[in-house]
Amino acid sequence: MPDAAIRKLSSFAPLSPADIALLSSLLSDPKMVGPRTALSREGEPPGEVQVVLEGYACRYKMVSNGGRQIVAHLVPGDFGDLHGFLLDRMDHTITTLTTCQIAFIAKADMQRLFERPQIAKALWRSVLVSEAVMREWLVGMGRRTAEQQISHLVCEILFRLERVGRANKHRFEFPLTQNELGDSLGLSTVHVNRVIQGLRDAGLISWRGADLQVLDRTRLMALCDFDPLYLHPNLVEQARAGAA
Amino acid sequence: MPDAAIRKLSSFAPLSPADIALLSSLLSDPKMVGPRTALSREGEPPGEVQVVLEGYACRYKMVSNGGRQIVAHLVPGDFGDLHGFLLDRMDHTITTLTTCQIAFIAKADMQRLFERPQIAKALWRSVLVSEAVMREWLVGMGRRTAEQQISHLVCEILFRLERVGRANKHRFEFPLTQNELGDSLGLSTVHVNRVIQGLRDAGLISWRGADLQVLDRTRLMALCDFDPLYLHPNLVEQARAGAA
DNA sequence: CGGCAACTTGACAATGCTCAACGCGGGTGG
DNA sequence: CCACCCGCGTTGAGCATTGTCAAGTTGCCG
Repeated sequence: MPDAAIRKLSSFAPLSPADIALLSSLLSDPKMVGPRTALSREGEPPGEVQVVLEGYACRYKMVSNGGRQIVAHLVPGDFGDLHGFLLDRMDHTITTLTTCQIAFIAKADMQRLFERPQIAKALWRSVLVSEAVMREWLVGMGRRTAEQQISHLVCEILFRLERVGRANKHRFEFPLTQNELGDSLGLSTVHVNRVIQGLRDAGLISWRGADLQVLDRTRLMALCDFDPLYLHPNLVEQARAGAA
Repeated sequence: MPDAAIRKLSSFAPLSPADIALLSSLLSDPKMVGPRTALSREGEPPGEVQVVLEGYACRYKMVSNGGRQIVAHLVPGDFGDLHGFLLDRMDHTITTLTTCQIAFIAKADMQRLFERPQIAKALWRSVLVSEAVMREWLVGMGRRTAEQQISHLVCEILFRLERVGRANKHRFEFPLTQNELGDSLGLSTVHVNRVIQGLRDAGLISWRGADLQVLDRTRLMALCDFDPLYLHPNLVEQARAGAA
């Protein structure tokens, strides 16, 4: 099911049937990867480009005191490392969180993708949007409360999954551990736990296991001042209005 | 003096004399811009690409409670917005901090730059390194103490300025306000002040006005666990060893 | 049934924030 | 030329959000 990646890229630039066929062929042989498996390690030269087709993965860095900071989440449709394609060594580690379906694209095949103008445009736009996501994380860690940060991340993932057709109404798969959530936001597990309980008590979300539901999207977005503009949702004007 | 930008790009990919001539011509007519002047505003369509040739600028976002979060600093050699070149609207604001010399490059001229493979490679690499810088900021805000964060930022700027020939030994221009420093790191001005005094008392730095000296680089780097790998300093093998 | 990982709860500590006031210095208008 | 003013830096006191440590519970999987 390469559809998440193709949906994602199609939302960044209109792709021709030939573009889509090329992408499909390069994504057609994904591998199953178990949970908590490193795909690429800090300090090592990058290998093939990984594309997450199913499951959750993340980028992180360790700090000397033993702490971990997750700096990005990868959901279906996301590319692991366009970085590796141009840089010498990884400056962070990429790992799966859950069991994932990952397609691996060799550098030569990446060249073929970048030779197609619309695919190249979509890929670079996706890089720029992932930068925008990082900027938003910086804003959260610097200037938002723990409650707002957690709410903001929930909104972010909701919007990103909707973009690739992986959210059902206000419900989506959110398989993070409270510990991983803390490592993402710079919070302790204990504090994450207490804040989550607050959000549940406030009737904003329900979260059991990997099943997360946003019960009151409007209030949740208001709470954390969520403005989806930074995800650049409307880069491709939906000419396909009215399609089933 | 387009040399900062050319030095920067040359450190990311080897440029031919023709490449450098093209860059020089596009950077040859910079404009003086006063301090605290917006170059590009959140929500607006991006305009020309700004290149900082002299002075400090930054990207920031505001939050609803009135707080500001600076998400990146632009020093001589940095490009304001390759983003604008591909995206529809700015998701953050760019402003000068000090008086700056800024070159403006029209989109059509950016096209010409991207048509040159080595320039394109250098530009994209610089984008990826700026992402790495953001990741490091996330690590700092999430997992480092205020003292480490401030030290880390000082080290980052030192290394970045060295790369473009703007640092003299351990001394460089650092014209930020303590308030701006706090807005960069998610700290209050008061706390920044106290931490800075600690760093001074510890004999690590001297900072008066815009003049910052790193008095003990080794200890400063050790304090904040600074590893310059993430800046990808050695992408171009220095074949010019021994040059004066 | 046992074990382990994730979640939960409580008590306490601390890093960093807020509010408030004051000094210092440079720029500007009278 | 002097005085004022405003921005920046500095200091103090009290407070709050969040972290740490420790222990207990739950639930799934073997």
